[in-house]
Parts: sequence; structure tokens; C-alpha cells
Amino acid sequence: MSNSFDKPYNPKDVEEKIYEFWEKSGYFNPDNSPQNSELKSQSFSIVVPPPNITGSLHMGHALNATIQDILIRKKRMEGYKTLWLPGTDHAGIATQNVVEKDLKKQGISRHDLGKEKFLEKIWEWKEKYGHIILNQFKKLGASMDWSRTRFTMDPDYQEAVKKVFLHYHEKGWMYKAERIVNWCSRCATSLSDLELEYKEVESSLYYIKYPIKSDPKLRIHPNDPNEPEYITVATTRPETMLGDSAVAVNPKDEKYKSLVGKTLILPIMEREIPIVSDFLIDASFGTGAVKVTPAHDFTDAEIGERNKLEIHKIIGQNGRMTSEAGAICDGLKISECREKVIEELQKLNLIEKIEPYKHNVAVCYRCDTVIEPLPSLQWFLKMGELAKMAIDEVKSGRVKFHPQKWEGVYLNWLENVKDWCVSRQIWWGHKVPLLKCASCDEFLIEPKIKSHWFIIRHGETDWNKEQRWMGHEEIPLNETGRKQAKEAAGQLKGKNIDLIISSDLARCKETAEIIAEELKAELIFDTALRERHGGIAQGTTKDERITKLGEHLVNALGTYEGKPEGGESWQDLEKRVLESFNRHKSDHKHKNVIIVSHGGSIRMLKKNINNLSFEDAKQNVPKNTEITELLISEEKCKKCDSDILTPENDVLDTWFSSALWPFATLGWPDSKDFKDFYPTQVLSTARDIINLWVARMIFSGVEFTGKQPFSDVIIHATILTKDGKRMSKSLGTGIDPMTLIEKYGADATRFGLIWQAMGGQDIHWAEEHVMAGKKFCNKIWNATRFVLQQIKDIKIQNTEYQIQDTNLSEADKQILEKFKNTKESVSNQIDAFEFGQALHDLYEFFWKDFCDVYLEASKQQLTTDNQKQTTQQILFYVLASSIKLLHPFMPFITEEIWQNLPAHHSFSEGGTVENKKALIVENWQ
RNA sequence: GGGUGAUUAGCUCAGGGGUAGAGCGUUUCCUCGACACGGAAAAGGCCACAGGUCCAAAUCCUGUAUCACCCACCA
Repeated sequence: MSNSFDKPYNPKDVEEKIYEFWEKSGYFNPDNSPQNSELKSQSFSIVVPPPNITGSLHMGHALNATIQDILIRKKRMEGYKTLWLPGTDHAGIATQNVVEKDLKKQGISRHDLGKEKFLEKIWEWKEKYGHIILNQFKKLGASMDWSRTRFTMDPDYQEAVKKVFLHYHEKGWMYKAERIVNWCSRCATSLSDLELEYKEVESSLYYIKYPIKSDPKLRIHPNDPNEPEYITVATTRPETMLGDSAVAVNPKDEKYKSLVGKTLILPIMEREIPIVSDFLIDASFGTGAVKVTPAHDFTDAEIGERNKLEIHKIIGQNGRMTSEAGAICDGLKISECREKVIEELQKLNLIEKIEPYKHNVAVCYRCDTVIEPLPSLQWFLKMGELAKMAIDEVKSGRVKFHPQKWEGVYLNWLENVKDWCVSRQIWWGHKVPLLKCASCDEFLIEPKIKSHWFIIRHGETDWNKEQRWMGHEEIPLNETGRKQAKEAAGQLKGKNIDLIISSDLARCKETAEIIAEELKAELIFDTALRERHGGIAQGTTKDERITKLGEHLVNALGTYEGKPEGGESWQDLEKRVLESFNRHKSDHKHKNVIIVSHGGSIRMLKKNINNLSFEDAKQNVPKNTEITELLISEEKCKKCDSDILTPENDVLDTWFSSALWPFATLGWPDSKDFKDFYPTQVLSTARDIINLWVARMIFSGVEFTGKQPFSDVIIHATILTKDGKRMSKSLGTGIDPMTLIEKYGADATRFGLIWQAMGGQDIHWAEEHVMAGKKFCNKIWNATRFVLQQIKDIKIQNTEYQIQDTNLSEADKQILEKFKNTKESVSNQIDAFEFGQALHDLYEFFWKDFCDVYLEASKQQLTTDNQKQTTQQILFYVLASSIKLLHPFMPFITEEIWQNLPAHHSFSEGGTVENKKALIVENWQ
């Protein structure tokens, strides 16, 4: 250590050097630090809330890290086996978005790269930038055990996630279901409720008239001219009317009572829909009658379920209208569709009025895109039992929140929680470890996959557009068709295709050739993959067929056995393509294969692969170049003996893996660290993830280890701007802690943060307190300079002074008394997580009592012979002891000073002069 | 719509039935052997508003207003 005590104190000369000193000492690692013999078996551990690898340190992180460091440093000095475990979170959607944006600068999308390559890019990105935030923790002085750094995508962590998922699956708590979920069309994934944000928008409330079916038999008072001819509904989303399956009113609403059960004609769609009653309807809103769109609204879905209403999916996952929305809206963006619908309704004179209306819309917390509720197939975790466990942990007091008021937030959420949608349709994340059998509902656990097969329909032809039966006619692709083929090839890039097997008819042949060219794969043809032969029906549209053959015969063609003259039946087709598929499958089982075929043939293949009824299979016409992926498995389904599995591309919600953080990082289920350090003691975090993270850690901990993962949860203050607004990067109102450290030093920054963190109250950030911290550093530094000058030539003795000692002056007694009190109160305050108060008291003591009063008094006493020695000893004792108390708050300057003090003793160990220790492991008492 | 909290010196905040406190800022004086990133002093507040309880209210109670954050998301 340097012994240059220059003024003023300059943190830049000290901080880097001291941090290196600590790292070299190995004391951050509990295996190396000296433990107090009395406490040998007791450990104290905290796992850091893992920051996202995309993140950089913000004020909240800095405050939180300082809080944890204070606790950790004090416990370490007290002799506990102390571990503070660092790490980072893979942060699924957030990271994927960041890397996507990064690639976009080079004009590349993730689809250009393909999944495997894109994931490689993310790993590269993580290696390059993922540790930035950890280094920033170091700058702040965080005494984390870097040798135990974890990442939520580490191999053993992935194992833990898998184990947890399968455990839930076995318990029957994990299920896959089609439900309405929050869908972000930009991220193309589902989101949990907690991942939404709400924005107020100025929009309109549309009052739309739905005509009541004018069947005289349905009229209650046939002769009453006042009986209404329509019912008016109010909506902010007129476009969703295309998917309406009812109008609902409150059962107690007298106004509408007589209309329940009647039938309406849904405008534009010309569909008959019922009027139903449901208690969820608020009679006082709008007209009291509400349109019900079960596919695209959470409340409506509930009403739909209760009333057994039809579901019309009119909005697709790409954020555009589907074909179910009707010909005039198919393919339109939602906003375009809204205009179109209003235009149509106005033409029909069915808009009663339009009122301006303010309301909230849900947006994606990552990309701000408006969320569409829509039905999709997702994995859910049943929350019933888990929520009960989590509630019990807190109600029993095994887990305590500080401040306690946050228990309310926690309990309120858990008591109303719905099942957790844990799947996400993105690429970066933990995989679902199950694959579903293609032909039944059995799941296989991580089966070995021999090969990937893709079935693809040919591109568009002109006859497709005219809906002419092509059969075996040689129709070439049109321009759209060729483009589609190219795009499909792009999607299949990176799938390591070995072989393409195609029908030899022109439209397939061309498609296959384009794909083969792009993928450089071998191409063979098989006449058995041809389309159903249409005989005399070939080349006709449906209308032409009816004219030519008569309706009765045409209907017969749609049956399983029916065949046109000179053509094939569906049954014939099925037999032929299935035989072909099975032959190729056994010939090429270890090759990745693309089969290019036709709409009819593919339907018959799928009938067998997916074990569908003939009718279901026939209904499900693949679009041009639509790709179906199949996995050929080593092992067969136990239930139905099939070896074809459906791909599972979903990954898990980031929070599913972070929920395991306190034990998965410690080598659960069985390791020395897990035994030594689990459960941890304290978790310190921000309030906005109480439910997102803390609640889920608590039930995961209990379910998998039988113990609460931590006993105290500190919810630290939120740091706001001076005006009390949320700090935001995009608005430029955020403050970078690194700038503060650069400007004032890490100790001053920590001082400023903790100084303002009183009682968990939100902090309106004021930089002047960091300035005060810097001045305080200087004060400590200079007080040390003074004391060192005064004790140059003396030998330091044990200084356990009795305050009653008659040799002591009033000033001596007072400072010793005050120090004793301060030491006690600071210890207690840290243990009670009252860090701000502890720091205020320390500041007050050191500056006022020690410097302003005692130090000044000592100047006089030092000139008096019979007081000199005692004064010297007291000066040293109080200074050195204060340095210890200050160390958790301001570690750098205190360690630097400690290293410059003369050989001294550990005050609690009987006053023997020991070899100098690092302050970080000095005895607290 | 529901909840939680805040409202005290110019600014950021402590306090909590009985003379109103800190940091920063402001003013005056002080370069005296720790420190001018300092010292000594000083100015500055009907403690949001209105009622109530009490001998006594900034503090407890009830309302009101404003601000903030969280939860819900009802067309």
C-alpha cells in the first residue's frame, strides 16, 4: 500500500488498487475468508438479483448492490461464512430484441440467419457484452464471489430447469392448451400479464346498431310498432365485430330483459347471433349491451365459455385479419380493417354515433407494440397449489417483507392469480423438454431425433387462383408461386436438408427445383406423390363441375370413396401417397428430407400422421408452400407406436428459470454449496418484480427444496428523478451511476445512495448528497492524517477503556460513550435494514462528535503531559474503530486507511498485537 | 375503478403529542499545523388545506386537494 497521505482524498488513486487487493486476497470467497470460530458453522448468503445481460447498471442496481454489500461486509466481518453470489439472466425477449436490433444495422433479420446461427450470435453477444454489468458492480465495490458467477443458461442451470419442468409435468400441473393469451405481433410471442404495460390513448367509442332478426314469430308483441328493430352496442374496437358471436346484457337489466334469447343479424358478416345475459356486463356502461368477441377479448372469452358461443378467430398472429374476417377484410392490418368496417357500417347506416373516448391499451413491455388478445396453443403451469404455498410462507412469517406493506401487494396477487402461461414463441431461452407424439396426445421426454422431415405444398399457379381442379394437369407456377418457393427455401436454410422428394407434376417439380437450387440438396421425383387424379373433373371450377356433372355427383366426389370417371377417390389417393411416404421414410430414416407435394396428397398424409378423421383432414387445406415439420424419433410412442413427433419450438418464460435462481445457482439438488448456503438469508430487490420474480422464487423454493429460499425480502426504494418521475433511458432522464463514480468516487456514490434511502421511501434523486459523500471521504481522510501525525512514535496498546476511569477527561469520557452508543445503534440498524439511518448516525458521530468536538479538544490535551498518552490512545482507538463501522458503507477509503494504520490489534481479541489483516475480514466487534 | 405512500427551510429529505432537524444552497467572519471538499456563527418554516380529539396537534382521527407509484383493464 502507498503511504502517501496527500490531501485532498482522491478516490482514483485508491479504488482500483484496493479492489485488486481484495480480489487477490480471495476473501470474497467464503472458502478463503477466516471465520469466527464461534460462528464456524453459520453461513450468511445472498444471491444477487441477476441483471439482464443486455443491461447496464442503473441507479436501482447501484442502490440494491450497495444495500447487499453493506449486509455482506458486516456479516463477513462478524465471522459468518459469507457468500454473495453474482450472475446474470439470459432475459429471453429482451436479449433477443437487442441482438435483432444489432443485426438490423447490418440489414440482417434473424430469419435470414436461421435459428441455429441466430442463437450462436446471441451467445457471441453474451460473451462480448454480458459481463459489462458485472464489471460495473466491481467498480461500485461489490464484494461478490466471482468464482461462483452463474448464468441462467449455464449447462447445469438448463438441467435444473428441465428437471423442474418435468416435475411439474409429472404432477399434472403443466398442461398445454389453447387459450386467449396476450400476443405481441412484433415479437411474435405470447406474454404474461406481468409483461404488459398500459398506455392511455385518445380514441372513440362507437355505437353500432345490430338489427334484430325480423321474423314475426320471434316478435314478442307482433303488433307493437314500438318494439325495437335493433339493439345498440358501444365498442372501442369496431373491427372485432367481425368475430362477434353474441351480444350480452346484464341479467338484471330491465331495459333488455325481454330481448334475451332473441336473434340478431351481425352486420357485414350476415351471421345470426344470439342475445345472451351475463353478470359480467355493467349495465351502466355505454348502452348496457355489449358485443361479444370470444376469440379476442379476455372477458368475452369467459362469457363465450359460459354461453357456449362460437369462436371466430379474425385476427392472426401476424397482426393482420384472417380469412375468417371475411373477404373484404382478409389480410388487412387491424387499423385498416377498423376503417373499412366503419365505412361499411356507415354505408348500412348502422352507426348511431361516435363519441371521443379515453382508455388504456396494453402494450408490449419490450417493444411498445399494442397487444392483441388471441387464442393460441400454450403451456400453462397450474398455480393453485403453488400459490397456496407462497401465501403460507409469508403468512406464517417464514418470509418477511421489509417494509412490511409490500406483503399486501404480494398476497393480493397470489390470491387472485391465474395459471401461468410459461411458453414463449421466441428462439432464445430454455427449451420445453417434451415432444408431442404426432398422432396422439402423449408426450415423450427428450427423445433422440433421427431426422427432420418437412412436407411442403407447391407454390401458387394461375389455376389455384381460379380454384380449378388441377389433378394431373401440367400447370406451371405463376410469378407469385416462384417467389413463394424461394421464400420457403429461405425458411428451410440451415436445416441441413439432405434430400428433396417431389411429385413430378410441373408445379411441384418447379417448386422442388427452386428449393433444391437454393439449398444445394439432392432431388428425386416420385409419381406416387402426385395429386389426386380428377378424371373428367380436371380443369373445372366448382360451378363448371356442377353444370357438367350435376350437384349430386359433385357432392359424391367429396366423400372418401367417391371418384370421378377416369380419376381417383380420396381413398385411392391416401393409399398411394401413404405407401410412398412410408417407403421413403424407411429408406432415408437418417436423412433430413423435404417432401414436395399437393394439397390433396398432403391432407391424406396428415390424416395418417396426425391420426385425423377423414373430414377433419379434408377441411384443413394447406396454403401454397405451407411447411409442416415432422421429427422422426428413435423411440416410439408408448401409447400408439408412432415414431413421428411434432416439433416443439416454444421456449420458456425467462421468469420460469429465474424462479429457480436461489437454489439452481448453488448446485441443487445435491452439492456442498447447496448444503452450506441454502436457504439464503436475504433477498433485496425492486418492488416491480415482487410478483414477477419474488413470489415465483418462493413457491419454487418450497416445492423443490422444502424450504423458503430466503427469510427476509428487502424491497428497496425506487429512485425517481428530482421531479418524482420514473427515470427513463429513452427520455434521457436516467442517471448513470458510472458517471457518478467517475466524478465523485464509488464510496461517495454509495454514500449518496444510502443517505437518501430512508425507510424505503421513494427517492427523488438529488446529486448533492453524493457531493456530501465526497466531502465526508475527505473529512475521514484528513482526520486520519491528523491522528497518524499525533501517534507517530507511540506503541498502540489495548484500549478497552472504562468510561468511569478517573484518569479520563470529560471529553474522553464523552467520546468513548458516544462511540459505544453509535457502534451499538449502527449494528442494530444494519440488522434491521435501516441503512439510511445508520449512515446518518455514523456521519453525525464522526463529523460532529469525533472531529468537531473531540479532535479539537485533543489538541489541548496533547499538550498536557499527563493526558497526552491517553489522548493518543483514544484518538487511535476511536478512529480505527470508526473506520470499521464505516467500512460496509464506504469500503474503499476505509480499507486504504486501514492498510496505512500502524500495526494494530483486533480490538475484540484481548489486545494482542496481530499481523495486519485486511479490513474486509477484520472483526466487527 | 381499487390500493399504497407523499405533502416539513430555496432544493433533497429526516423527525413524530409539549423550545422544529440534517445535507446542499444562501449570508458574515476565519487561511489557526488534520481538512477551504474546512471551521465558527447566522438568516430561512402558521410542518398542504379544513374540521375534530386533547390542558397541549406538524405529530392522533375524519374529510378535502395535489402529486407519485402499484394493481385491475369494463366493451
